[in-house]
Amino acid sequence: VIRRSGRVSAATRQRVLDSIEALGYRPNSLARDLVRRRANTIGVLVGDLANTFYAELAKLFEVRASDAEYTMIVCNTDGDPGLELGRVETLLERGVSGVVMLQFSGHGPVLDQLSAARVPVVVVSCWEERTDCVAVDDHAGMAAAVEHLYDLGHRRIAHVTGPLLEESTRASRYAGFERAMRAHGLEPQRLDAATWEGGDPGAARQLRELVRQPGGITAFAAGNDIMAVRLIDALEGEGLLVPRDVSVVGFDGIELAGYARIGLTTVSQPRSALAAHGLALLTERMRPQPVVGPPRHVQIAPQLVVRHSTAPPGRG
Amino acid sequence: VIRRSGRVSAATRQRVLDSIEALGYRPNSLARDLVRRRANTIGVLVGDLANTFYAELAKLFEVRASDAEYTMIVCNTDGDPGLELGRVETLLERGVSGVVMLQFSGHGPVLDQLSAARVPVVVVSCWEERTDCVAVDDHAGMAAAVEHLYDLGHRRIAHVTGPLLEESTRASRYAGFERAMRAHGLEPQRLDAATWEGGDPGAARQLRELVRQPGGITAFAAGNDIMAVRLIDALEGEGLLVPRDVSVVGFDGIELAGYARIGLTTVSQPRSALAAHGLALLTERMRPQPVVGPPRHVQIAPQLVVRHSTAPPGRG
DNA sequence: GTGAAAGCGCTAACAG
DNA sequence: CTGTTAGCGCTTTCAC
Repeated sequence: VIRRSGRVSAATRQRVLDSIEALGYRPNSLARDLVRRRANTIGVLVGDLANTFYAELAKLFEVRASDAEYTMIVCNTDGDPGLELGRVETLLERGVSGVVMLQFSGHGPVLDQLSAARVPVVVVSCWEERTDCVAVDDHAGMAAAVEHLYDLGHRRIAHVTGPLLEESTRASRYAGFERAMRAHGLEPQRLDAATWEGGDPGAARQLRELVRQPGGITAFAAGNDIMAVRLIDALEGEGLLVPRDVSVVGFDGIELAGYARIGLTTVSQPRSALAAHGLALLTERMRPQPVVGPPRHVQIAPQLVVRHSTAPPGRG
Repeated sequence: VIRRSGRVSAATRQRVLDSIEALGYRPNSLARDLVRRRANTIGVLVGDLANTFYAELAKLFEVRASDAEYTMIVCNTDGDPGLELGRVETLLERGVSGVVMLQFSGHGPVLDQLSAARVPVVVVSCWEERTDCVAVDDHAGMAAAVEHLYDLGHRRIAHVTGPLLEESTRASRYAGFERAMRAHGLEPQRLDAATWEGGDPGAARQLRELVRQPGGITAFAAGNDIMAVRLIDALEGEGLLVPRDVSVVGFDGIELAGYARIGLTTVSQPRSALAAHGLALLTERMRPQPVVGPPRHVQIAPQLVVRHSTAPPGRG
């Protein structure tokens, strides 16, 4: 009788409170959720929780969600659309109030299931037209990276992408890179990290040649920080020095990249802003009188953080 | 009528299957859980999800848990016993089948609540006598670190601890360090990372003096990898070179420490083994006919990974 | 084999 | 302000 709905006298209130204490009573969410047909739960889908960028985001969501009396279910999808759909199905069975996708395959049926069940969803950190979404402006971010390298004097810049990045993000970051390059009349180049990460020494050597050859690449703009750090490993494994021989810029702004030993120049995504806006968009659609209407998109400005993985090109 | 319990004819079965398809029926876990008085859910408490060591563990648990048809609720406790108790309370209201603690304050009431509700719990990655527990042998790990440094010729070795490490782990790692040092007739020293991480330049300088002074420290054994990496940052910020002037060993074996730029020598904890044994202990107690009996403890052997943050001492 | 019935612990709606 | 009542969608038990 006393669950925060005020119409009760102080005396009865106390009597009940005492009994709660005496009997060790604990309310049963299972029953409450059943009658409300909705659990006080939000589901978070993440591609790879071991990637610190997503882990940090997940943590921010957990903290905010539990402040708002929600518990957080986490599902790891490994970026697999099939798994993703399965997990969403499970979340729906569990009656989640809302779903946060920290990574989204773009697979349509996932959104169909969600909207059929009238469960709001927000996609965070990658752009998605069809739903509420909050993400960093990938174009602006890559433009800032290219601009920084251009100002240092670099003209032959390659974009590095790879399987660690999901499809839509990969595409928009490359698009941003390409546009920024062309704006300077430069020819965009693209490399796939998978080639030298396979452990094939030939591929690593090839990477070196790309830099060493006359008119070779002088700077790399990687699709994310992890790829940037691995790229530095690969380059230095081949005897090239960063930033002396070649510059590297990352994307995300993960903490590891900030340690002095690495000192990665990067385009940082403001994580708390992503989490704050993401949860705001979601809760607005979870209220008793939810906000309705077409997908809303929040674009957040990324921030270039200059450290010491970039420098003017050494050899014209 | 058809939820995996065979007493039904093939014809009816098919009829039901068709209807499921036609009506877009989705089973409702909320109702099932209510009648079973237990949700197919396991709660995971983690001190800091942004710490990649715990994020990786959480991921491993999620993958294994969802294979076993469980969904995972994640709670971040920030190492605060009050929050921890609150989250456990919430998990109990939600009727979780079991609880995994990736970090445990050691606070008794938490265990009392859990056992009163007859919800099994397993503590993973830190030692806990009172419950099922799987953890690395901290003593052996620190002993391996000390042994490695000793073999390189180090005699004045300091242990670095700090608030990033929870109480019980901190204690047992230091105990392991102390014992290993004394076994060699060496005097153990202990430093708190908090002193120089406060941003106080005086403290950083003091750290340098500890190394530079005649008969100063030649090697550090840190309580975990993050502290080790930050220590390297602090040392190198003071003009000391690792490993030329001073060696550093970490503990955990997080991925970041493996990148060439950092190359931290560390005592690695086998994460999949922790997760596998942890979930095994838990599920054995979650079965319809659960394993009963006193707390069971699994101790896992850590592995020394030698990279290039350690070398023979440079100066006496 | 199959259908009917009871009830898990709660909330909401209403009568006192 | 307080007590009573009717389900939420499922599982389990029991009669058919």
